[in-house]
Amino acid sequence: MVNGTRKVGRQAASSRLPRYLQVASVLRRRIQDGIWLVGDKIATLEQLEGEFDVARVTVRQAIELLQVEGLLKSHQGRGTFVTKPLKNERWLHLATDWASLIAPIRENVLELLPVGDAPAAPLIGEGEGKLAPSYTYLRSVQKRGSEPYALARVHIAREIYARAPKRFAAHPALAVLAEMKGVPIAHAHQSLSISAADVETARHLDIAISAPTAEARCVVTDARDVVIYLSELTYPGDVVRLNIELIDRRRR
Amino acid sequence: MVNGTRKVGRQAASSRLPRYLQVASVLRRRIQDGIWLVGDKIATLEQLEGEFDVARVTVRQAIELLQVEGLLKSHQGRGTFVTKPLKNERWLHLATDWASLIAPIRENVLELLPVGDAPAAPLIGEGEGKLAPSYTYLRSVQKRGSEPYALARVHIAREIYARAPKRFAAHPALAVLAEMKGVPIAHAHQSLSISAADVETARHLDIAISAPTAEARCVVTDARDVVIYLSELTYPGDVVRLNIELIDRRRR
DNA sequence: CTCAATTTGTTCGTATGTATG
DNA sequence: ACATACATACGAACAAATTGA
Repeated sequence: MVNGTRKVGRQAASSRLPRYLQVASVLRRRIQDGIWLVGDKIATLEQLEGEFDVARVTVRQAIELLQVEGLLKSHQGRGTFVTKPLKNERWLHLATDWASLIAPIRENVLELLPVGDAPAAPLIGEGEGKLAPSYTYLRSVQKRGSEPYALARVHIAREIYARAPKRFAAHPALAVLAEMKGVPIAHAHQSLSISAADVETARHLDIAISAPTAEARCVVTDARDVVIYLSELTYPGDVVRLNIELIDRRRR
Repeated sequence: MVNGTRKVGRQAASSRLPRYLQVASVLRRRIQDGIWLVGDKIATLEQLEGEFDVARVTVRQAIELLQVEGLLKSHQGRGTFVTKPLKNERWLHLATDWASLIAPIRENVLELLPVGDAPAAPLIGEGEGKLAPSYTYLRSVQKRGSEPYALARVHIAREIYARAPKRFAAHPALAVLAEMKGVPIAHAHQSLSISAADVETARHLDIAISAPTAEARCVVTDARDVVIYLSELTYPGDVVRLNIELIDRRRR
């Protein structure tokens, strides 16, 4: 039996994943969890062969992958060592209040996308508010510098949009909205869920198809409980980070 | 070019997934998202070929996978139809304050996992607190009923753990901690990031490898700023939902 | 210094999986 | 379905570097 049914995963898809990728993902996780720290010598090829029940060459393939990622370095005769901790630096801290949501997006560059079939009206959930008579629908890629970091699909109540169509085309809608006089915002909430990139999202954000993404849905209503803004932003998952203070009784 | 570098994603690992698995996961998501409902005819092979830029056989392989899962059924000359819904109703609303974090997890069932190589100490970030002298490391699958919904890796300061080892083995550590007398909690924060399931996570949570996941890291410190609890919970991404009130000036 | 044990590096042949056109 | 090309995986043998007795 060369590559048979030795390991039968519960999910058909799982068992089809190449062995060396499976091994690599376990090793990566051990580094991330701190089981092997930077400078540590990891288990020998022989040990890993035994543990995962794979051939030597397969273990080497996995290790090679992590060497390319810069996490490991092998030395003939000595062993394989951890060279880099597994940390993500370029976090996009997702806001949990209005001010810190607006502040960082002010200078974002916005690249409008052609709108194919625009939905007539946004899909509104229970208790999110009442629909305005009509909406303008915009799609855009939001960029920081030249890096795309979010794909936006935005509905703006037409009446609001009409007040400053040019600004809405050049700046993130939320920033424009926040600066607008005479638009009393009664309620704004955001909900975050997790999904996977479809073909179009993948292309715009330059990530792999079915790579993890974060979907942020933001709904803003005015004093009459009419939804004046509704956006769905898709971020590459590996960039999103959200901090939540649960308790803070410390002296500062 | 047979299987070359046509698509260079930001995530090396994802793009190395066999194409037919990538295609399958996109189709699966469309069913889950309700883009194709039960009874609907999905896009033709020709359309899918074009969309994903793969050969016909590759699309067929993806569809075959979903036929085995019972989601699709192909009929020669008619098309391929959705036969089973894949709706997600079981949202897990992630807590944004201490009380609502503790409340729902009280009755969770906990299935301890064997700890192979435990990290000597938890990896602590800048400003998260000081390390206790030693920690107990636990791994578990948290369940609601028989459904696994999170994979937990928990460090508890040994001194704290020693006070109620049996309770820590049977209940979620945070719940035990919250009920403990004489443990003054000065600071608790949680951070959420998004990742993809590795082999082990996929197995424990019964999801596909590299399916989106949410990683919640929770750090609890005592009055002397010593980290007494640190956990990393991995949730299936499609279950996590987080609501954030940005502004609320409504009358209730 | 030498020797043996340990550990990674390299190569071969073979079989099966993935993907194209 | 077929021919083709490349990727994955096995097992085994041997080479080269390092370490410590």
